[in-house]
Amino acid sequence: MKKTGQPTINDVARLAGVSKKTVSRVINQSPLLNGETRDRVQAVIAEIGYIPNPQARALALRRNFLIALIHDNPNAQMVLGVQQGLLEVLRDTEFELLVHPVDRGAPDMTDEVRRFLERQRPYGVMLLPPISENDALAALCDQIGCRYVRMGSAPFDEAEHMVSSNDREAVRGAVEHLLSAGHRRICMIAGPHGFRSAHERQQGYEEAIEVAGIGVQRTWIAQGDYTFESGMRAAERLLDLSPRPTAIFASNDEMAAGALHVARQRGLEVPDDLSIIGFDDTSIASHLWPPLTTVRWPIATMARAAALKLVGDDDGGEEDGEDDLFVSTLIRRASVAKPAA
Amino acid sequence: MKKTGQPTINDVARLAGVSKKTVSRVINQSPLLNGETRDRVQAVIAEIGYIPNPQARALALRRNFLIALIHDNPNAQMVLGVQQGLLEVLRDTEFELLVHPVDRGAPDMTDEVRRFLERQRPYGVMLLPPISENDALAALCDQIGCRYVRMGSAPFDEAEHMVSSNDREAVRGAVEHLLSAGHRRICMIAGPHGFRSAHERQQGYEEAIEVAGIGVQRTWIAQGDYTFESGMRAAERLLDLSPRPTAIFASNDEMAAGALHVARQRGLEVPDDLSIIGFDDTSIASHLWPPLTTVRWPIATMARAAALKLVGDDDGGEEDGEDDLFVSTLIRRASVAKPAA
DNA sequence: TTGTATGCGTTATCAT
DNA sequence: ATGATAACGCATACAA
Repeated sequence: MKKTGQPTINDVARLAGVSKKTVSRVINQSPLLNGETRDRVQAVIAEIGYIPNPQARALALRRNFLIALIHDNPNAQMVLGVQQGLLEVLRDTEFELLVHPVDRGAPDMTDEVRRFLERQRPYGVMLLPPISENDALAALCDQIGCRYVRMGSAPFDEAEHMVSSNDREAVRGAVEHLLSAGHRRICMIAGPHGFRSAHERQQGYEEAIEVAGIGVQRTWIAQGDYTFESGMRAAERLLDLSPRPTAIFASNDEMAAGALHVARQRGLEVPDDLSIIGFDDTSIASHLWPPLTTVRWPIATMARAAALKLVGDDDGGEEDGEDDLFVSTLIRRASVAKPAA
Repeated sequence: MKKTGQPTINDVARLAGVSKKTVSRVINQSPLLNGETRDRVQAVIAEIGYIPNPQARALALRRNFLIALIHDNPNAQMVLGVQQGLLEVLRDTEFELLVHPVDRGAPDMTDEVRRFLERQRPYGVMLLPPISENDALAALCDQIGCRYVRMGSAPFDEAEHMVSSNDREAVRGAVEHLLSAGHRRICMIAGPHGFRSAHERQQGYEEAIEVAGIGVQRTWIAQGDYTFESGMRAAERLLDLSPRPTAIFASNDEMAAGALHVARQRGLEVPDDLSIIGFDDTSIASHLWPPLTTVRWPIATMARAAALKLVGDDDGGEEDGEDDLFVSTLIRRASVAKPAA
């Protein structure tokens, strides 16, 4: 208890009349311990307000009590939603959240992540899409020996390493909603190439279009990169089509907002002249005018589940498997109507 | 180089034929060092890819190489903007970013932060508004012995601990813009009580109104809490006024978006029936329809400056002082027009 | 300018 | 069930 003023394990040991190892056992909840001595030690701990030093533990265990959020995500709302979900779970634990963005375009991205993991040795790692789809990164975590959970639009790893949603079905449902409103010329603003989420969502769109007996038209699909601006550009191409589409499904809310913006610029009324559906249900969706019909992606819920897998006592297995698949549902607001006759 | 596979300072010392202390001096850039031996050590370091173990350093130095972002901020865009600015600077350093939200409503908030600081012992702390205005927290950082920088809407600490903007003047400019467009009945949606930013911005509004020879009317000011929904509620009260205001200045973009939403619901045209100005220039501002005239708050720039203060070599002083005050400027878009005759 | 001994606070090993 | 002693990897005090 000298310089820093913080009580150490030695103080506890001395005051409780035991060795530091015994105190260590109490802290780490070792099973082989006399109940009485444990109580005595815990009493001392509570009395002097002893808190184990994380740095010392990290050195001895070669493992930090940190959860790392590694991502390269273009969507601000999503990153924040994930952070909130994670932090909700971490709040009452000994873990803290480390945020580590990466550049998926960089050729040495994997090496950079390796250096990061070797240096920080986090207890667990949360991988966000799109880099969550990178198997090399998952292998890296395994190799370093830290837990990891990947977040994705479809399950592509074992249950203990995965929280995923059913994007394909959700999009199919959204497009069917458009179909049943009477739309036929339904275009899509797809996500960027190489994103699993983009692929799944496009599949859902194409399935619905096929089932409806409408052939999938290449020209009806414009690609964006999940940003507002790319949504604008894609919408411009789509609205130049003749005949004009009566509805657009966008792979995320940002791009849907861009499409809405372009429609406005062109004097089109939404939803009367053009119906729009987005994906994510980030806050922008309900703040837009008209409020955007969209697919709710349970981001924070998924992040909470991921955090539980990361810091949970159970080493995987158990009765997970049920709640690993999170269903996205259609939120009907005001951006969809019957097509103009 | 045993179990973990990572080379240690001992490996470097052995291979370079020097003591660990010499290696340590090289790492910490000790000035008193023979150039030749330094080069030799550095060659070995580069060759075997040695990286100092942060956990061991943290234990020995009683200080972690982490920058902590402590906040309780309702504005998602702002939090993310700050993170981006911080991370840009931290990217090429040995520092990592720890995100630690707190609950400013909790009675034991200060204690919680103290425990956090005592446990993690971060190298530096970034305090966001509104809790950046809490002097007790700043004192805490000092006491623990870690650097801190407070972000605020006006300078309320020494330069080395502060990055601030000129909210009051900026708002005065925004309101003058409305005035010069011919508006007289200009209402305000203020920020929550107890926020320095809310206070500064309201002062700016009131000054401009006074100077214009219009008395400040209490009923013209509705309070929100920086959220979209509170902006809606405030706008409803304001638009119920008779005669109706021709312009509204909102203390942030979120609330401005809420006001725009309400105007739409009531069938009012913006800007023809109602002009609106926001504050922040978060992405929502340009994505709205019509694009929102707003005051640009240089969040990321301020965060970068803060990060530099936190990890910079210079211990304050020097030629700072100039770039600590960040000017907010009016971004003119399409939500302002002359009032209807 | 460089090396030696010791400390940082915890966990692991191997006794007892 | 508990304890003495040695890691863990680096930094500091003090010598040389």
